[in-house]
Amino acid sequence: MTKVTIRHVAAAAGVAVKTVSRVVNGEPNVTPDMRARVSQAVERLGYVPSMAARRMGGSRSYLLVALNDRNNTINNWRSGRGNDWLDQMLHGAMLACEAQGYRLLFELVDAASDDLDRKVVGILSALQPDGLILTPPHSQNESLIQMLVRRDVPVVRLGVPAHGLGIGVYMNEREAGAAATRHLTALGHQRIGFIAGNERFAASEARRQGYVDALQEAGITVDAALQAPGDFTYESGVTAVTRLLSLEDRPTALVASNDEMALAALHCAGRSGLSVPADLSIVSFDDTPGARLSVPALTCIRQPISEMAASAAELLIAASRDGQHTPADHQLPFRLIVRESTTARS
Amino acid sequence: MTKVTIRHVAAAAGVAVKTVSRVVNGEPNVTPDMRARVSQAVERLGYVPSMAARRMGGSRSYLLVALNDRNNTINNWRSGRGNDWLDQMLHGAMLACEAQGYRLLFELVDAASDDLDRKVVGILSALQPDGLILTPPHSQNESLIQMLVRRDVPVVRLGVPAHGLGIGVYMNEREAGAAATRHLTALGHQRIGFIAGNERFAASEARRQGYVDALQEAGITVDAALQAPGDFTYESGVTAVTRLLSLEDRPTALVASNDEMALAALHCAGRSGLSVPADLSIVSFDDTPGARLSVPALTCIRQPISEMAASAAELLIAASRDGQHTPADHQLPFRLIVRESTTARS
DNA sequence: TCATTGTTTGACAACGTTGTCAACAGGAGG
DNA sequence: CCTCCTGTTGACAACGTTGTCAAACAATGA
Repeated sequence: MTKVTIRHVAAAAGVAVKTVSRVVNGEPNVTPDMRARVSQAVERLGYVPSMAARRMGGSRSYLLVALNDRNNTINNWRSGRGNDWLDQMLHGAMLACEAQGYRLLFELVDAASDDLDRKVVGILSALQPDGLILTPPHSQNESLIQMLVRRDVPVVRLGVPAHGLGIGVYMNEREAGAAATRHLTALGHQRIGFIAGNERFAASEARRQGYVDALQEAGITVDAALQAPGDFTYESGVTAVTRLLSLEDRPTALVASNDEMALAALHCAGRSGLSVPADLSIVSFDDTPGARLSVPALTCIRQPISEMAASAAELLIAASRDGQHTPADHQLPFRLIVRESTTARS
Repeated sequence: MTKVTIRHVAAAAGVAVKTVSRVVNGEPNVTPDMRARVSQAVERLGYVPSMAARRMGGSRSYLLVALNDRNNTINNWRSGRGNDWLDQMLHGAMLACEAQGYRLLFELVDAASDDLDRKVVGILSALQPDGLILTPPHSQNESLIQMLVRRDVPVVRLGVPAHGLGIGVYMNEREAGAAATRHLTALGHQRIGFIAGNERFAASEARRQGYVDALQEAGITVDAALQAPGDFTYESGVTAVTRLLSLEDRPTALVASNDEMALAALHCAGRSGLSVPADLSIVSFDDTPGARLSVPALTCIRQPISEMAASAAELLIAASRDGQHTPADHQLPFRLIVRESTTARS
């Protein structure tokens, strides 16, 4: 009925509140007897400590904040682009938090805002989180991160290496670009097109470099005409693929920097009378639901978003527990998932 | 650098802390002079009140919690099913919260858990939110909601009418089912199949009833053989549509209870040599990205998830501000979005 | 035996805010 | 002029927890 506080538990167990606190937080120097007695009272009364009071009394807030770009996500769903990030982050990071008694709060802030720093500082003082998870493009904002590091806020940067500023959790985008391309060269393709991603994201250029790496490895001359710009949107995919398919020596395979542009390619190819994968093989990035449910299902590189988010949460929790956060980089493995959109060159 | 508290602002403005509190919270009975003086100090110091301290001192926590089913969402993305709920809720509810200085915290709890009540009570005592937003299937859990209402927690139930227990924010599923079906009867279809949703969700039966309503309106005999069970998964869609298409007098149109089963229908039709929409029209529910990016793009009923979530947040904030929460029902309009998967019967 | 060390427990202040109530000023009504 | 009311401001306790420090006690070594 009425709220049960640490004092109720203390009274019920006949001990001091501090002792209850010790037991609840698993602190050392408590006799097994005492621990059992208190645990029993906690259990019986269904006591759960108040986050707010913990933040007030102690030094930890048991809260992590995930900073997402508002525009990026909003535009995504408005325009029908499926963005897995939020869903997957929720699961990855949230489950990791829950396991340690932490909570995860999502915040949407406009990466293009001119008073971004101010807004973030506002979030910091309102929430006083024990750590911050930054998603792209925030995770690449060096000046923002410098500010956070100066303020001694543990920060994980998702999707990019940190290079000494904060903690980076990412996959090797360049290697992934190479892996996608290698899959095609191994299938005998020689003319391989590339649809680039939005330059605002560092991963875009890295993927392109990987594409070039793999071509050179295979001894294929890199043809600038086969590289078309894009910005991760369906429309830009249409533009890019239209250009690539109209080349006189048209590509027999395509690497698209994300699923959405790959879907655009798939549809355009169909409209041009080309069959996928018989006439055109397609590899993409992200492994979103749309890519899995398309016909043919897309061969793609899966970015371990949920795993990255889980690592991020764990790293931040460890950092706040130990009271120290040393810069570090954690590279997670990606996976090439071969489905139906790629085949050997005919 | 160092944290700025209400005391710093009070000192800077040369007033009592309570006065700063009044200004920050827009309370009445403050002279314009005073208000200006304090506001200026707040601005200059970049003061933002601490959520935790607010919860401690005052009666409000400025926090709402959205309760989602863990399994539902997890399975969705693992299996490649796109679930728009989280994304859309985030945007709808979060923006509404932000506008009023509130925060929204997502919690994932297993709806099938046997100590669901206990877990929810734990969340309540840890977070002490000003309100709870329940998504399906939690929003249909009458015993859970009774418990919450008894505890005087303002509750919004998403997707279902509340019938006096909490606040319901939903669309008229039955009418939506009818609208989807009417679209097909208006196009001249007589043999219209129906793929049902998971019975665990009340909306499933409502949609089916709407389908029946529309058929009767059009004077078409309702044929039980045309109604196939399903559970919102791709696989169940395959089973259902296989059965429906193998009928001797096969349907010329289909109403699928969600996009994913509709995609299954689309793919199976293609494999059977049927072209959509020429040989088979398809209408679905949800308007997920996958439905928008498929070929042909699906005609479907759009559930106003983001709007419902925004309403939910606003209702809860109003309730906590006014300190009273009367049961109520708010019905939001749905939309039939006509795309390429439906056409007149040939 | 006594001093020393370490282990267990508790008392109490502190965290940053709001709710409550009192003090004070100025204006209206007698 | 005095009283009463109303509008404005401030002093102070309270919220539920943890950090700090001291007290009590047990174990160790001389």
